[in-house]
This record gives sequence, structure tokens and C-alpha cells, in this order.
Amino acid sequence: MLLSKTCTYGLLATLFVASQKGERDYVPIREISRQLNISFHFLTKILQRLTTHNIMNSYRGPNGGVRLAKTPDEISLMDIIQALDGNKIFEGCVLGLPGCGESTPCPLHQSWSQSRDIIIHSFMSANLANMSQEIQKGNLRISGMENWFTRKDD
Amino acid sequence: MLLSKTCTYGLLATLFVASQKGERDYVPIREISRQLNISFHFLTKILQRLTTHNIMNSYRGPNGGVRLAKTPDEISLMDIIQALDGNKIFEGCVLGLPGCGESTPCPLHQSWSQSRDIIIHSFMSANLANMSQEIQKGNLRISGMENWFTRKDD
DNA sequence: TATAATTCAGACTCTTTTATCTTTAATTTA
DNA sequence: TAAATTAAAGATAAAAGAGTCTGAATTATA
Ligand code: FES
Ligand code: FES
Repeated sequence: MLLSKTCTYGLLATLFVASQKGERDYVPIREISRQLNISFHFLTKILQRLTTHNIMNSYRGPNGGVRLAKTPDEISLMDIIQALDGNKIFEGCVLGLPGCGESTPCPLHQSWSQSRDIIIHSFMSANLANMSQEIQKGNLRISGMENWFTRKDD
Repeated sequence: MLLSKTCTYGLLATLFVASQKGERDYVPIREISRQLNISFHFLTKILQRLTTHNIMNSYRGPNGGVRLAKTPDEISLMDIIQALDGNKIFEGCVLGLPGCGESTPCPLHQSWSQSRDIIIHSFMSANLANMSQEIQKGNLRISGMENWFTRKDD
């Protein structure tokens, strides 16, 4: 897998928060958990990390929850991925050899570095503003059909 | 990580075997282990799986070891990757959502499917014949500098 | 036939990831 | 102040991946 579970959950949750309409300030984690069918406690930990990375703000107590720490156009998917998975996915040799570069290429370096650049560029240029618009229009989905059923709370 | 450790070890070992010169039939796993600095027993299991997938032939006893089951141009890197990591890497949504396609795209589908196609094409078109030539010429490396030191046998 | 070299097979341990459970702290509201 | 709501924090457990260990089976060679 390119992205860890932690990372995909973080991405989905952030996209969910970004695409929330309405005047309320904070979105409760429990609601995100239910809508996206992600374990509440697990999601809490993930969002805590996003909070410490200054991608989210959190607030405790009634009407509390999380919200974006910046405007949606200032947050790229790459920011979230790096906060949760680090950049070990994008740097380093795909075969695990020490070092990665044109000077000492492994057999996959040529094709991989090309693909990698495309992926990195995509993740950096994709920000929450663009995507949340499309999500609100219904052109993009951030959940499967499992949330047609309700998740049992944990 | 895109590829598991199992998979990268399998790729390196296969490339090593393919780039062996000489008239001997089988390459002992212990020698591959030493040259590539991979745990012998772990590598043994990996090569067993490649044997059952008809990528390698094995032979027991003195002068035994493994060899390619087909000619190098008949084995692509994709064959090895699929034998060891399956195709779950290449199929399915990068965000873990059920299903992946143009009809129900997730926010990363556009960029990911493009990158994915490039990667798949690279892995399918790269065969052992091409690569072992380059390795023998010294243009490609299949190990880091750790094999400048000897690995303690396990 | 005895011995050494080698793969095969399975159980086992260790580590990381993923997930759950419980308690604590902060905040609002009545 | 008391009660309810919510995130924070930590302990624990389950699952998967990575790696180790031991013994058995096969084969060549002396
Ligand atoms: S050296 Fe292997 S991917 Fe660059
Ligand atoms: S739907 Fe997510 S990658 Fe295709």
C-alpha cells in the first residue's frame, strides 16, 4: 500500500471537515467517525496528530470538535500525508537500497522516479478548497457504501 | 512503502540470479543471502514462493540452489511483484474506498490512476533480460554498500 | 555407506500497525 | 455547583509483517 490506514483515514476526515457546510465552528470527531465509518478512538488519535501539526484546531466540551487550522486553499493533501506518514514514502529507493539518485540507480529507479514525481506533484497541487467543492457538488466521494449502514459506536 | 520487504528482497534476489555469469546451473541461496545482505532463512522462504509460482526452479543437495524457471526475457518484474505482494497494490482505491473507477472517483482517483498506469506499465515492460545486462555492465546496482562488509551467517 | 551441502517445512519471536478500552481534562449549560 | 459533552492521554489487545530457529528431506561425493 502506498498510504497507511492512518493516512487514508486522516485524508478522508480532513476532506469531510473541509466539505462541511454550515456556520458551526467545530465538527465533533464522533460525527466524522460515524459518517466515514472509522473507529472513533483511532480517528481521535489521528486527528490529534493533525492538530499538533497545525493542520487542525480542536476544542473540548459541548459544541467542541475539530476544524481546519487554515483556509482550505492553504492545506494540500501532501501536508496531511507528510504529517501522518512522513516523507519516507517519497524519498529513498523503491527497492530499499541506501541512497537514491541518478548516480547510483537501481533497476527500477528510472521508471519509479518518474512516477514518483507525478504523484508528488499531484499531492502537492491538490488542496482542500478544490476538492471540497467537488465533494459538495457530489462529483467526488469520500466514503463507500458502508455508511449507508450505521456504525456501531465504540 | 509501495513494495513490501519480501517483495524488494525477491526482486533483488531474482535480479542477482539473472545477472550471474558462468556455466553453473543453480545459485545457492546462502550465496545470494551473503551477497545481498539478506537474512538467509527469510530469503529461503521468499524464493520458495517464487518456486511455487514457477518463476524459479530449485534443486537440493550439493551444487543445488535456485535458477530461473524461464528465459530472462520471459520474466517481468511484475511477475515477481504479483507473486509476492499480489495485485492489491495496483487495484483498488488509494484511499481504501471500496471500488475504484471513473464512475465513482475518490478525490485522488484522477492523479493516482494516471501514476498507477505508469508504474504498472514500467513493471510489466521491464524484464530480467534487459536489466541483467545493465547490471553486468555495472550501470545498475542491486545492492548498497553494506555488502562491502560480510554478513554474519544466520 | 557415511558425510556434507543444500532446499523444504513448520513453529516461533519480535516489531510495527491497527484498533479498542478506560480514565482524565476541559468546556458548556442548566 | 452539578451534569452533560467533548477531546486528550494512556494502557491494552489484535493482526500483520519481518525475521529467527530447528529439524527433516534430498542429493552429490568420497
Ligand atoms: S535508486 Fe532505487 S529508486 Fe532510485
Ligand atoms: S476511486 Fe480512489 S483511486 Fe480510484
